Amino acid sequence: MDVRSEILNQATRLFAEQGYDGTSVQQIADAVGIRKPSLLYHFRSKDELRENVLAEMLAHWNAVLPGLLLKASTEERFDATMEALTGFFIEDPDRARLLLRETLDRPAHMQAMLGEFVEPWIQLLGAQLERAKEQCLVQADVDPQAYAVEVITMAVAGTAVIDTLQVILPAHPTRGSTRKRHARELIRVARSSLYTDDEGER
Amino acid sequence: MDVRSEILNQATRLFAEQGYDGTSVQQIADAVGIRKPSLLYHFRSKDELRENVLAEMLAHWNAVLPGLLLKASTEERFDATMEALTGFFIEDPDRARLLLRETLDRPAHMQAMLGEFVEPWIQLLGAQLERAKEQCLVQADVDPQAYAVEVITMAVAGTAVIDTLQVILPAHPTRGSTRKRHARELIRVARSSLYTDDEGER
DNA sequence: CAAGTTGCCTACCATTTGGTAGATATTTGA
DNA sequence: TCAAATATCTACCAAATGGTAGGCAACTTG
Repeated sequence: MDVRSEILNQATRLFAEQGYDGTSVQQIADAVGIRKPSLLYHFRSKDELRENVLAEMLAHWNAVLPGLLLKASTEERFDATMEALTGFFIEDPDRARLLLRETLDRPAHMQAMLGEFVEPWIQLLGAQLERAKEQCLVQADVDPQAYAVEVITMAVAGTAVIDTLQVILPAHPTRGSTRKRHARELIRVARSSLYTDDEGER
Repeated sequence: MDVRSEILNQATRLFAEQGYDGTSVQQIADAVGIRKPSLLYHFRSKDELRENVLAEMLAHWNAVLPGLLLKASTEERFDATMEALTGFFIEDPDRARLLLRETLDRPAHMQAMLGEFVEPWIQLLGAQLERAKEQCLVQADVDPQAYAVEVITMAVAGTAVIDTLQVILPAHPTRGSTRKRHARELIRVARSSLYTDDEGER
């Protein structure tokens, strides 16, 4: 099964870089070092390959997300959660690019996935934040769901395009690499636009 | 020249919806209601069409941006500027989708464009914010360039995918439509993560 | 050992792709 | 008015696309 996972690796890379329509089965086969029909022996169609690439990333995500969000709601450590969230994408920006491309290319499919996997967590977080608002721990004019969407957008889209943005956001002697600057500012913006005090932990 | 601009309209729409590689010349010609060679009479190749679509949007942008940013640096009205920035994309989300797709599909080309058109403004804004920091009007730990990148990312990417995210961010009786909620929260996050006081004007 | 299964191959195939040639009609301007 | 420019068409084309048919080794397993 080594070839199969190598196909998945190369397909993931190429789909993320060039998009689904911009990548041919031939190209993936070349990258793996096999002939096209050999690839189509492992995955019956290009579309089945796409689904498997996506499923693989979703599996990673589902293995990490619950613990991540439980940490957020029980231990209530904001910074650690944000760092894990951004870390998941920054560690491998192809994940972010893939997710973003899928959202643009197959909005209906992505809506279904969001409804199933993300929406319940957003509701949970929303309720959590509403309670925190009543205790005046969180700013009064926060729209919890909208806030979550903005932060996730920053994390996913920001990471997807971060290498391209290095022209605007070059490495800095004290502020670190482009990716570091992005990750740190993302967390700072998320924290400081949420809490009433300046601490970021409660 | 009516056909030419109708080709540009349809191409813009289809490129934004399906991407460059996901859209065939035939499909654009069908949408306009002409034969393929007629289209290729107006634009010598698919790539030339793409360049023109992009140039058209950039022209819009360049006509609006300077006034927008001057307003920000001279009148220093933060909210008005942010509303104009988000408004430009929300008014026609295809602009955001097109920009995002171009960034993903042709990073080198986008880098060149960013260096020419965006980078100088970011530097200007950066200097402005550094001065404001010294006056303690802006939070001390802000990374100005990184901040600008995060806000722009939220505006562009958020708008590009907003219709897909309505599952997570449905219309709300008091908070308004999905787009409204996105636009308002984006501005709130941007303001409250920047200034030291809660006003947002200085 | 024989029989099936697995994995990869060569050789195809129909369709679609971006693009060209060149005829034909319509508009324009000297 | 008549020639040139403009605009659209039909009829192609070579290349690439996703996918199939079927052969051929190398393993596994009764």
